[in-house]
Amino acid sequence: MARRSAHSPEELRQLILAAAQSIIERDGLVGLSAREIARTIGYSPGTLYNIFENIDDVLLTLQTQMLARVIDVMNAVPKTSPPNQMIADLARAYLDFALENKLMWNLLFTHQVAAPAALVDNINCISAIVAQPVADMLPNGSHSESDVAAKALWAGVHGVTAIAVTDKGPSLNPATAHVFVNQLVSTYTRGLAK
Amino acid sequence: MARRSAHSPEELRQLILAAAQSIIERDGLVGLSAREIARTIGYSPGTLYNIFENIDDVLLTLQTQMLARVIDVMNAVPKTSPPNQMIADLARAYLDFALENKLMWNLLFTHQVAAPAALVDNINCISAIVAQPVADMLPNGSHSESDVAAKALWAGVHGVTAIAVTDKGPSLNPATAHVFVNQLVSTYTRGLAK
DNA sequence: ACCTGAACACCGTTCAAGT
DNA sequence: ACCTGAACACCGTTCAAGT
Repeated sequence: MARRSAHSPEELRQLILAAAQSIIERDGLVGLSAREIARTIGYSPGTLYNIFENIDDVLLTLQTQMLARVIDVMNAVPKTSPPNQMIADLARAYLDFALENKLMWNLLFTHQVAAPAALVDNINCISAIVAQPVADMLPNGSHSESDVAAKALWAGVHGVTAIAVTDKGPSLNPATAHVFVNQLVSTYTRGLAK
Repeated sequence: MARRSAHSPEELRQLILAAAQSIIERDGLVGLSAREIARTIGYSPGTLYNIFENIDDVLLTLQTQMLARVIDVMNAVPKTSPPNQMIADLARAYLDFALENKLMWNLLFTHQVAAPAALVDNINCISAIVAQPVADMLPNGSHSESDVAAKALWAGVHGVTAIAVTDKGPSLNPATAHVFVNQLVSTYTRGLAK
């Protein structure tokens, strides 16, 4: 046995992550297993455990990558628009990313073991992006007021997104999600502007 | 073998559901298995399959019970307050229920297989409860406008609740969730009132 | 040093056979 | 009629033993 292929640890890492992602996109979380990953990449099950702690560690890594990508997308939104427009653009970017990566996005929130800490860090990081335009709309507000206002709004956008992504509703679903996000964001920002 | 105990099918059903719930409350979803339920109630694994389709069916039944209970709690909110107060009360009832049943509530959204259809039905049913006070705030709005307004708001409240329930954040967590829900609801209703 | 693969302790689900 | 429990086809994870 041994040294069947000549992959560096880093290559193996990428092979494992790519295999895991493609299994999830094909069969969902149900189809994912350490043994199936091993079969896909042509290594024995034990190899996985040389690179990752366990299967949850693989999942956590995939989730962390997703979070980093959505934050990139949001940081790419132009910062020169008026605050309420910028908030709408950020919400749209968040929603669109989730809809383009439905299965992987679902994974972020359906699998609880490792995600929540990273999830909430993510929400915090994202709400920090949103906090600036929100603060611009509240010229007399304190930092902590605009922070709460941004987090509440973003948790709300997250709620609409999370429901839309499951794609089972007659009313709030991927095709209509932007209507609900716009409704939430525009009504909320109108309320902020008093 | 056979007829080890003298439980009617309905009694067995309740035994199974109670066992499943207590396992989840003790060990989380991770600890739940058909075999563990069988051990808990002192029957063989096969017995479960005389009563339920499979383990997801058990879970779905538990989830459906949760949804029915939260809808009861919301229907118990007094309907005589002014619309914005009533909306705030409904949001509080929803949040409090989730916080009092954290583990089971989490279950509703971490397990995707069977839940989403019931989940979204639930969101629809719940948003129907909210739609009345929302319509009262939009005297000139059409039925479909207040429907969208109610669903968007409730998906938002759901988002805050869902994040709070995971209890991992430095800022939005069970102890502070009501602040964020109040912020979301009061700002949104202020926006509705223009 | 790296990888294997057998081993251990589990799963969900089915279904022939018992009472 | 009801329930069993062995059987099947899987899991995650570990670790002694090979190259």
